[in-house]
Amino acid sequence: MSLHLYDTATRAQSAFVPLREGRVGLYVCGSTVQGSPHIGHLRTDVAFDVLVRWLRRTGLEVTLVRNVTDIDDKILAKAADAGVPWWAWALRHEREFAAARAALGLVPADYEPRATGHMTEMVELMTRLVDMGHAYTTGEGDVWFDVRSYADYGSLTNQRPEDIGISPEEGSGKRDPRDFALWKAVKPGEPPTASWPTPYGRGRPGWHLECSAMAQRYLGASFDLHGGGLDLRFPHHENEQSQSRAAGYPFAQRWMHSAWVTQGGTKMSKSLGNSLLVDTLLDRTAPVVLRYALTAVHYRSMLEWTPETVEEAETTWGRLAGFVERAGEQVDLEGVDVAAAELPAAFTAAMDDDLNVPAALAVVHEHLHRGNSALADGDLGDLRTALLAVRSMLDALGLDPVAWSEQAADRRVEAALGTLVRATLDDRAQARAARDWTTADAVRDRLAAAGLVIEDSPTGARWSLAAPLRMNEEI
RNA sequence: GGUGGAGUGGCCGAGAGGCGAGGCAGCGGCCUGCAAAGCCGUCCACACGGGUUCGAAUCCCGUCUCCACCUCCA
Repeated sequence: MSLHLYDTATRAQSAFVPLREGRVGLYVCGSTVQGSPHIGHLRTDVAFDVLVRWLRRTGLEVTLVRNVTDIDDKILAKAADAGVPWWAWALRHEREFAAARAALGLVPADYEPRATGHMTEMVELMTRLVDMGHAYTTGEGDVWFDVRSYADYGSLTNQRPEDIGISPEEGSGKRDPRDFALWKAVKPGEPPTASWPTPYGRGRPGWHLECSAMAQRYLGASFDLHGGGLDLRFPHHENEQSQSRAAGYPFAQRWMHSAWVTQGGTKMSKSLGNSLLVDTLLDRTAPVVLRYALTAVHYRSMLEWTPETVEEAETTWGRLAGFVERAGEQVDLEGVDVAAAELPAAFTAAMDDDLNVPAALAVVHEHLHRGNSALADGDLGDLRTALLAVRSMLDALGLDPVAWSEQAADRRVEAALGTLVRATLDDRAQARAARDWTTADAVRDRLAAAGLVIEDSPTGARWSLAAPLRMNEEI
């Protein structure tokens, strides 16, 4: 079984064969940096992060391109409302997205092209389309893609062009209501910095044109995979594909779309307030727990976001991380590269099956279970095997607890706190040795009140930080 | 109207003709001074109605319900 991936265009799963042996070009639609990132944005990012990690784990060399749309109507409008330059508004939010992605441990994109930095490529593509008769200008700087000039329009989303019902806009000058903007003429009152010259007049690019031009710039006229959120299928991706192919470029060979985060069964909307903003969530939940929650569902399934979603992720993550910590005290994996360790066949099979992470996690749990038993039996050989398997599988998902604990902790604070707790626990051990349970329990209660969990074991007491605030606890 | 998707145990969530996925919660037990953690056991589900089959959650026909895209959207 080799890697099989679902393709939106064919609505079927098939073996993934890169265009160039051993190499993969992947373009993922990034963010329009008009506002702060929410959990839905990260869901898509995590889905494709898992894909990239898996492609690399299977030995492929991946080039990941994730664009930044840093000029569009909403950016201009919101910046104007806030009284700041549009480019300052865009950069501020671009950085928020970057910080959120870094917090969740996403592998960095190889290229993160900004739309504003690729006007030349866009104008070239647009000009080519006009010259070929696939686009036309209506004067003033508006340039439209001529849908009727491209027979395959609708092929990505399996729609017949005549079924696509778009209400006509008055005064746009479009030949067909379905024609979409390649370039939008500058309008009165817009900042002069927000338009660029073209042979057809000043203006700014349409969203679709940006991705086509930037994908081609970094990945070539044809590349392997194009990804994004499910809602981008139409019109964005349909339009991208149409304009690129109409211009004579084969473009993406396969399209992958991740499902969204829902609340109450429906798609999250921006009017729901800031409770799902990444910053808000990270105030209450460890980044790795958020990542776990986003990773644990299949990327094509809706993820219903409730307080329980986070709680369960917290519990389950605690179980995984707890085992890795306890096992790590018994067996030494120093010098072992978990990222290169052989993965259990069942795990690989699950991942190769269109990134079936839930099934892959079931394999992780089997090995976790085996490891816990080995830990209880003191069987260090089995324990080592299980620990290595668990860590290497989690590593493949970007969830190796050792890597996360090293990243998360402030070593100096941890060392200072550890020394204090250790001293307290030594006192408690003396009380316990004297069978003074009252004192022992009081110490444990005091530490619990401070947010520490104490567990007694045959080899002594262990301590850890309690889970952060629960989602359903009112602050 | 067109297109795509979904309905699985208390909850989350894989699977897609027969071998009791997995997780969370609950319950019983072991261990423990008590806990916690862990382990053992328990909880045998597939929207509804028909049909095909030795056998259906899985295939076929029909019905119902829900969601999304078709305007900006991860």
